[in-house]
Amino acid sequence: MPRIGLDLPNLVHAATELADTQGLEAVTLATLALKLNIRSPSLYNHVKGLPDLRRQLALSGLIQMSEQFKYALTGKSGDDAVRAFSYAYLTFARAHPGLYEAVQRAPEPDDKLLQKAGGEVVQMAVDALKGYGLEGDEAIHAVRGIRSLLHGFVSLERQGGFGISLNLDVTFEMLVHTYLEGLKAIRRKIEG
Amino acid sequence: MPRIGLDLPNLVHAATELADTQGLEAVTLATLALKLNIRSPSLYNHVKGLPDLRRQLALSGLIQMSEQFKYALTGKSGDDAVRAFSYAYLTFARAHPGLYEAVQRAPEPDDKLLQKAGGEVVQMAVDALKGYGLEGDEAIHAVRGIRSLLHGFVSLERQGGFGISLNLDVTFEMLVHTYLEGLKAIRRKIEG
DNA sequence: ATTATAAAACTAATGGTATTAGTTTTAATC
DNA sequence: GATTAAAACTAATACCATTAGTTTTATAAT
Repeated sequence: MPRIGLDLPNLVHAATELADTQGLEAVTLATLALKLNIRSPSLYNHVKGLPDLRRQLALSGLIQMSEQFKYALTGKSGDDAVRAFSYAYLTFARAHPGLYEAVQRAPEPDDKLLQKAGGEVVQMAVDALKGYGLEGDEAIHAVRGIRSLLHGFVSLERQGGFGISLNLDVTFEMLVHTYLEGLKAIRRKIEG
Repeated sequence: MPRIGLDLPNLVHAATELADTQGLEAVTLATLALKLNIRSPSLYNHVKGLPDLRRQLALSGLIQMSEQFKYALTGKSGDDAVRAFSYAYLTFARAHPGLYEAVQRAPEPDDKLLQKAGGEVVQMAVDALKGYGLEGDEAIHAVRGIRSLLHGFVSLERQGGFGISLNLDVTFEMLVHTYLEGLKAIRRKIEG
């Protein structure tokens, strides 16, 4: 019996385009309604409001990240796996700056769906560092570490935080390589 | 002949308190005017508008960072210097989350004052890595690296991106240590 | 084909925001 | 004590999210 008009996926898709081309700040109910040729109150038939729209963007971003990281990791192990994960991370953040930003600003601790989607992305990082000889707490610290440097680089690059003169891909390559060499060096020290 | 009322430093101080206690989003002309017991249009006697207020916050944050980093670095060199810089960075970000956020969102490429203040902070990172045997481009990449991991950690920690179970200070310590060990390991390889 | 239904669109209205224009107040100087 | 200019004010505008209530319309059942 229902009438079919817009659906949530289309709406999120349009919002994603806005976010990725003009920044997350540009995603308002007003601009989204304009893009979709409807009046902004009509959007409330699909989302609860602006915060809910932002949440949907974050969720969509996390799901896409999971898919792409899983694809990048298949068949890889050791250094190759970490490198593949790192480049997939960088590639996603560059291709979807608005979506990436939406993912960062979704810290609702009691949102189970969001927590689960985020957990799956983190699990990819854990998988990438598997077979590095890290156990227990050490593995958790190492995963936090790789996440920190990836997010930090991507975030500084996006906001133009680095000077322009020197190739950024080389910096990224060196950063990941240095961290991995550090992990290996520390393991050598411990194992004697 | 002028009449003396509010001045810019007081205004920025009040805005900083708002930002650090309630988040940068909470810094609006309305809330700031409320805190200062004036009407919001009166704020236009001191700042050009909300974007200008945010810029003043960013500028103030960068200046404070410079001062604190310089103090932390005096008399230190080698690993000690990098560690001191890193902890000063972490300490500032934890003490002034709103100000730190304001600094991140100030990417006006043609703002010379802001550029200069940011450049001074970056110079502190360069100084911290002095005497690490890095030359030319390699030094620039290494500085970008340490900035990435510091910002990434601080950013993820602030937004609750890490699970709660494991001590974050230990993660931070390990992250910096791993990166430094990586730099040393790579140098050993090159020098044979 | 007609009709009933319920989702999805709409209009109208409210309250909050930044911002501008123009006026009044007031502290410091002469 | 008069002058002055900054700093406060009020009033008004435009844009935003949001709510309430109404109308439209594609679907599903008759």
